[in-house]
Amino acid sequence: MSLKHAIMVLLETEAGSGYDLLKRFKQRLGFFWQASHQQIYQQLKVMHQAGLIDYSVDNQQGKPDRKIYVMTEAGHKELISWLNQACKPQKINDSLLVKLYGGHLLDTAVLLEEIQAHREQHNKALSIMLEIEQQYQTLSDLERSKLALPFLTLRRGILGEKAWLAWADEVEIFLMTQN
Amino acid sequence: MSLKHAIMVLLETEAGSGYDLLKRFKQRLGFFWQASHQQIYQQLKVMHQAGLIDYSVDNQQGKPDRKIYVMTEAGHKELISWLNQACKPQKINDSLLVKLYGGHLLDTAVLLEEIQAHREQHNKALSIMLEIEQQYQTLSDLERSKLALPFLTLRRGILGEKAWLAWADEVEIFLMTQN
DNA sequence: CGTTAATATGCAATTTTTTGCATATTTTAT
DNA sequence: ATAAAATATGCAAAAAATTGCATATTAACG
Repeated sequence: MSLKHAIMVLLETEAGSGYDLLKRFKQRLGFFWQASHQQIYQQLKVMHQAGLIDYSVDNQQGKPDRKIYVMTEAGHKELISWLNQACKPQKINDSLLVKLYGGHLLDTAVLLEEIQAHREQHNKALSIMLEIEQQYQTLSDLERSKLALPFLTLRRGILGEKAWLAWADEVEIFLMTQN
Repeated sequence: MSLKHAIMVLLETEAGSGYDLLKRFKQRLGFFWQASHQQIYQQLKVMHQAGLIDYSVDNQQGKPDRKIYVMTEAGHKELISWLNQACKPQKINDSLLVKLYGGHLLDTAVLLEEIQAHREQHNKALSIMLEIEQQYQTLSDLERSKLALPFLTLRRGILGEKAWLAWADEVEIFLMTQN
């Protein structure tokens, strides 16, 4: 289980509340790690119980209390240890491909619609990533070198999405010449 | 949840035991749907309770009994209905990218080793897929048209793996010019 | 001014997945 | 011949993720 470790990677550089972490997940790891707010709040609770993180309560007037989490020494050690272990192979479960595999049970038009809907999502994701890439290129050498590793994860997203879209072209060509 | 539906896609064309299904998963859906034998046996049990599938016992001498599962009418309907619904977006959790994102906490050499180990896996996967693609090309028109949709899922695998490897080149170049 | 949407936090029940165990046969290697 | 590995089936406990609910504030819209 590495939601724990993803949270720690985000907390390591900066303390924050559950909601802060949710936002960081969406903004920074969104393309390769998805976590719901329930998952995050729950995980923070058990990580605190396990002594990996600590929190201080930010008592805001009127508003509900915010727990600002920080890494503990034990958490840091655990993170470093995880980073040094080989990670288990990524589990892939892609229902679109299951559907395509069983597509003979289905109307070609329905299949085509589904692919096109997915294409929109992938197109959108790609254009966001390309924009971030552009912004990165305008940074100073120093800034760029600080962000070099996150930038490489972005590159993965970009190459992955381009490959997906190239595949979708093949699928659409096939499905449209099928009637 | 679509393990259920993946099983049904496999059972729809041919009845089989839990182990048969495990093998089909590995051989046919392995690149985009991963399921353990425990998951499959368990799922078959609940699907039977739900009336989606039925089984006959193949009483083998000495060997443990085999339950040969077949789709029921209700199962078929459920499958068709699922196929016609838009599938929820694929959940991605890629710990390698989390690790790379937090790679500043880590020795470059360790990171490089990890990437290279993954590269081997991806290389292997790609070469298996390319071989299957070659075999497909030698089939008759009729056979090819029957397998057209599974072939498209294979194409997804091939394009995806090529993109992964191209990305790994970028990462390795960066990491090796880093010392 | 009131409604709706977005921000922000969290609990509890259910579902799903993972891990660890248990068992028995057949095939392969030494 | 014997040991080890692969084949084949399954249960049960634990861990993790999902779903549904609950609440309260702030911002935006008409």
